[in-house]
Amino acid sequence: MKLATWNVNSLAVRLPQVLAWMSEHRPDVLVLQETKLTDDKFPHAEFDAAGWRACWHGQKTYNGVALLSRSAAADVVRNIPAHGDEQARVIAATVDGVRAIGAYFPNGQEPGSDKFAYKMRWLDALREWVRAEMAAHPQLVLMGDFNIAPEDRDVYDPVAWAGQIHCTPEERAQFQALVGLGLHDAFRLFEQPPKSWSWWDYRNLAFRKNQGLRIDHILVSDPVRTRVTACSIDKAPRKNERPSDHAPVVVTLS
DNA sequence: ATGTCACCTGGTAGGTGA
Repeated sequence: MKLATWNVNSLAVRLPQVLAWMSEHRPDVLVLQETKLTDDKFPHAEFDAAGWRACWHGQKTYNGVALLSRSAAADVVRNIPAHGDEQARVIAATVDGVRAIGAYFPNGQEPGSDKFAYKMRWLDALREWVRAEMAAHPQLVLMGDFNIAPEDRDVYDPVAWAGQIHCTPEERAQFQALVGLGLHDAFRLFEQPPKSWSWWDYRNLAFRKNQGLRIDHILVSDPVRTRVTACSIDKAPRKNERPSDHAPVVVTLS
């Protein structure tokens, strides 16, 4: 079984790339972030024609998430229950016995800002909900754009980024609190090439210079961890014409 | 190099967010 996450930075722009990538890699589950589409604009017919099931949760202009799967998705949840939020950031479903949660974590903009405070509150709510989801669904995968670089080795220039957004101690503590629920960073279960990133700024020729951050993650529960056989970042789509600024992350289960 | 990309409003550019 293969699960993947990809921040596509506008599904309206990236739909052809998403369809091509799915056709090539045949994931069982793919979660998308930053679809930037209201629900009435979601291209479900295109996915259906290509043989994929889809559920989605969007809004105007910003955010928006979707979950694509080959087999049926059950018990679909949109956003964090009991956490009032106008921003469409979460979609969860059970596919082939695995509880898959796709999330677009708040960016946070700048430490000390209102958006940073929102990010912290959102992370608190997410953690408590994921705790309950894990109790109900031992086979659980939490994946998406976390907007957190967990360690200095996930940052191309940790000195320059020290204390900056995605790298603050508060955000890293939140990441560790999620891990503390009994989750594992699937990417770090394996030896990986140094300077592995999942996001490169559009500016400054960052991709060409490999100046990026690893902020897209796949966390797996203990029962899933025993099944994980591989996890990698697929840089290939970042080389496309008109690429997303993020690359997909993929985990393979036995 | 505050250097790009995507979206919006409302206009043939400027603002916001990432």
